[in-house]
Amino acid sequence: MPRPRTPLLSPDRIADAAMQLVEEGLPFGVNAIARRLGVTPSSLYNHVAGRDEIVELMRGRLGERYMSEAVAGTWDAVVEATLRAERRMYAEHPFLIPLIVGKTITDPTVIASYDRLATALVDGGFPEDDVLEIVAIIDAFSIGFGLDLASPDEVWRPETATETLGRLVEAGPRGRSRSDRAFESGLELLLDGLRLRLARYVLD
Amino acid sequence: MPRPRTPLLSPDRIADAAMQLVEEGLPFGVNAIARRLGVTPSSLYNHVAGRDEIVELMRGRLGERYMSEAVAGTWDAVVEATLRAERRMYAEHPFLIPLIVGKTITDPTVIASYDRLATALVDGGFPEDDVLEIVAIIDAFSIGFGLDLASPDEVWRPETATETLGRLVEAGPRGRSRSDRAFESGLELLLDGLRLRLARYVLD
DNA sequence: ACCTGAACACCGTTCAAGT
DNA sequence: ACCTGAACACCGTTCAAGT
Repeated sequence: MPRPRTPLLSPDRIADAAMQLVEEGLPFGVNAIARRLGVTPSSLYNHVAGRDEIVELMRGRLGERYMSEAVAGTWDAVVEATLRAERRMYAEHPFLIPLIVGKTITDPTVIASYDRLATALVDGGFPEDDVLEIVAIIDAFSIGFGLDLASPDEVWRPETATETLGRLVEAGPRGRSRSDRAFESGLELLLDGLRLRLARYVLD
Repeated sequence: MPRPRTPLLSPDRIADAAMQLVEEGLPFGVNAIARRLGVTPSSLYNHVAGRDEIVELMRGRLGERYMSEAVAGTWDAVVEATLRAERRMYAEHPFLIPLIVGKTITDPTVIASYDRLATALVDGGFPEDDVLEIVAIIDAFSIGFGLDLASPDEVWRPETATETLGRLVEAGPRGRSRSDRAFESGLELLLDGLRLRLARYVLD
């Protein structure tokens, strides 16, 4: 069945199938996508450069779904809204985290979101030279907590005696609620740290 | 050459070879390890359960090398030392990050390091109920920056026009030096945030 | 007990051939 | 322009056979 008059595939359909797989927690890959679409793996290469590009398409999907809302307000409102949006994105698609982490970001929607963040920080009074650093910190924070979310229920499993950790792990919350509390707490910490830094700039 | 009278392999030798590969930035895998050891891939299965166990052996190696030193001093000195040690570990083994991230931590040396952290925070005056949260925040930071380090030289590549981000990316440092600066900056931010929080506890 | 070699079920990617 | 099918160079893992 070569060359159907109406194409079976498109980057969009490929991305759809990839998202479906990932949302169902199934193994993701070129072959799996082709199977789901009832097509040969090599067919995909007429529409897409390869596996990496498919991942990039998925990142784009998520970006549009979660990161496309512009937030107005003070710099700290923008920081908070961006982090919360990213948090929701990771929380609802934990399997995607290992796929997109550590790859160059080119997707326009995601870039636009980081751009709004950078602009808000500059407008808020942070020196231009420091803003990219701060964006990187926010990013590290967000990815760190994203991975925390994707982690197993038990992050630490002490098998030898401990002085403090074992007791705290016993007493504390686990799983999703543990991760949520840590995120809220970390967000507050980050914002406090940034406010303090801004105040210091003003002093100098 | 079956059954040499003195074994060619051992878990230790396998871990050594795996570490070498990873340190040279070469692709890591059962086959690559076997090649380096001048042996057939199937031979490894006489000593090791498979790929995952090899990764666990490597985590143990790193824990011993980087996280085994006890640090005395105030809580913030312990936080800083722990984060710097972890940073060095990730910096010198960036390819390991994607391998070990998101797995339950059981290695005794690594557990001991987190235990010292938790103890220092409790001793420093943080309420017990909050300490595990703070440890999780520190962990998220550390992993986030570890991944930042493992990221490509270009983290953001804007292909459409931006208001601020593109300009900052142009002007700012790249690669390792960008990542180092962001880490230093983030460390300061984290410590400031924690000190502020401690001060607030005392006020209440 | 320990290594080999063949075999299996996968990957991602390329490319000539067909319409 | 778009799909197939064969081919390639990889994975990780299992297992019978050899000493």
